[in-house]
Amino acid sequence: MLVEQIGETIRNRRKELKITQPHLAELAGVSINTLYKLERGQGNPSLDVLNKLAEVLGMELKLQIKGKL
Amino acid sequence: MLVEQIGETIRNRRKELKITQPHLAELAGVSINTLYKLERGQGNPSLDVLNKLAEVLGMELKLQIKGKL
DNA sequence: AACAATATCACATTATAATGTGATTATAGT
DNA sequence: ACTATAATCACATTATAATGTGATATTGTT
Repeated sequence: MLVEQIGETIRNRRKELKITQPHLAELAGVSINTLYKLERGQGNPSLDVLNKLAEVLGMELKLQIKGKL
Repeated sequence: MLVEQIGETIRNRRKELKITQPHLAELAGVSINTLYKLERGQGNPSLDVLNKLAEVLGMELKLQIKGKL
C-alpha cells in the first residue's frame, strides 16, 4: 500500500468520523504537519505514526499474503 | 500491528521462502541492519522499508477498519 | 573439528521523518 | 461582509531511521 493510498484512506476515514486534522493529530499524538503531509501522500511515515492514527480511527495496519481479502 | 508482530511475520515468511537475511535485504533494497532490527522487533521502520520487503515476500500492507479479516 | 554461511550486535555517520513556527489560503458559520 | 476554524505550505530545527563498518556469535555442512 503506497503512501498516496494510505493518505487517502486516512482522510476518508477522518471525514467519516467528522473530525478535523488538528483534532485527529492531537488525539493520535502526532503533529499536524505530519498528518497533513501524510493525507497529501507526501513523505514516508513511520510505522509508529501509522499505528497511532489507525488506533484513533478504529483501524489497523496489516501485513499479509498478497491478494488476501 | 506492532513492530514486534511485523518482525515475526517477516521472519516467518522469509523462512518459508527459504531466503537469508542478506539475500532478502539485497532483493528488497534495504540494508541488512534494517532488516535484522525489524525482524527482532526493534526500531520504527518506515512505510517504504515495509513496502519494499512486503513486495519481495509476496505480501502487502493494508490499512483497514479494525476487525475486518 | 574445521570451515563457511548466517545472524547478532555495537558504534559512527548520513539521510530524512517528525516537529515547531509563522504565514497564507480556503471553508464554514453568523 | 466579517469572523473563526481548518487546511495548506515554506522553512528551520530536532529526533531518529537507515546505512556502513567491523567484530563476535551462531548455525549448518563436510
